[in-house]
Amino acid sequence: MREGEHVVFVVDDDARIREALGELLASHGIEASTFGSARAYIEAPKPDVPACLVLDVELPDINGLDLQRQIADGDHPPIVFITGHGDIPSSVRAIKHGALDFLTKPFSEADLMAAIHAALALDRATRSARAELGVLKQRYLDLTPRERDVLPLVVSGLLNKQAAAELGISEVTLQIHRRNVMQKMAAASLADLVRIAERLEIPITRSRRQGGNAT
Amino acid sequence: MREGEHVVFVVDDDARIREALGELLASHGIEASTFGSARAYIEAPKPDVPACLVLDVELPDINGLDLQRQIADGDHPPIVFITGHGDIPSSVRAIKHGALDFLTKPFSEADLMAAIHAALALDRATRSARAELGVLKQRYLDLTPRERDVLPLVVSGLLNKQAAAELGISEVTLQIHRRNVMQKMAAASLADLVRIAERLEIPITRSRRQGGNAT
DNA sequence: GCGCACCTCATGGAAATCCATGCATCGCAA
DNA sequence: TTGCGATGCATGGATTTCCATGAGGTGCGC
Repeated sequence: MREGEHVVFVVDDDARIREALGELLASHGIEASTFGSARAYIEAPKPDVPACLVLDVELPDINGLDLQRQIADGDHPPIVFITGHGDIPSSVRAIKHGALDFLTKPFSEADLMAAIHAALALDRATRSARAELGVLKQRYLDLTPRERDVLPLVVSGLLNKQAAAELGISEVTLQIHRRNVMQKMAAASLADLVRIAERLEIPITRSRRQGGNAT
Repeated sequence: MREGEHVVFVVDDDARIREALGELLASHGIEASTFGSARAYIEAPKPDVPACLVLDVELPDINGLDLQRQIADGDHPPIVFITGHGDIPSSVRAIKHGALDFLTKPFSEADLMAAIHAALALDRATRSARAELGVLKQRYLDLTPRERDVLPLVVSGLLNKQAAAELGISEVTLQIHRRNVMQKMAAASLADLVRIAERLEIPITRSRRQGGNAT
């Protein structure tokens, strides 16, 4: 493992815990970044590497579970909760909302490290998938408005002629747009384009063409 | 809500609980089917309707969590755990393995009913998706072996000519297979066929065609 | 004003697809 | 044995797509 390949954020109001976890992680060759409060974590700049958030449920400013909800809609690393006074409803809520694990003190080092390794692996996969999708999204943004009109029609399976009629333009013009879309989206074939559109969740406009197109 | 539209399975060794839950559900117009042991539940015939499994963790024969694992690979209704002596690790494990909720006695009727309603809604959606996929799978099974050879090549974006070369047959023959595949899979267009293949998780055989096909 | 990006259209030829008709072989089951 | 389904191939025409070339109009920013 290379250094700086990943980082573990530790948020706990108990300085002894922070120190202990920092050392534990260091002994496993994992870089740790510790915070004494949720606020401190939120405001800190995060390096752009696979990460994991080890989060105490009981915090002075913002409850750990609330913090989880606050960052739920953004991109955030997998969360491993630790707590000294956990209860079942909290643990259920945490896991239901996507937390990777929920450990009660005292927990074994092995359990924690297992959870952390799983979290890091998950984040690597998630980040990789997100990056791939990001590339597609960027390409989509590079399309002109008209090209964005054409894309859904094409991947819906319409003939060029039909798609052109839909937009009220000539078939030739549509072909040009279609061709530009293929190039900009880096699609090697129509099949490719369809799969890309699927991943971008581009809605299809009721397909027609071939087979039982009777009214 | 029509009768028999859904059913809730209750597995608990305490007859009083079974009776109480049965009545509670009945008062909400929901049919209940109760069992005193995991074995009894496993062996019972299940009606083919949206369902939900309310499962006690502590059971005489098989632990509720073990039962969850046993039925994990098959199609089974969403599970709502209830327990009198739950612990956090169990609740975490249960939810991580897909349980919809984990309630500790005493729980409010409202909480239980909310969980049950959510579970039934989820199962309806799951069953609907499964049924749709089942139709596609059946159509796929209706393909001849050769047609199953052709499908992945076509949805990979290969030209008929290329796909034919791949199989060592003439382009004409391949076109016939391709046409049959489209009809049997009820795909209105190539775009449709690609999406169907995606849902069936048919692997693509390295696409080529168009754009930078220089060696 | 000028350039540039975008949208539009036409022509024409090459390539590919779609479709129908006809036919042959093989293997298996009624 | 007869029949059927699966597989294979050919011809030919209609349709569609692919691609290149050429060209006009609009709107926006420098």
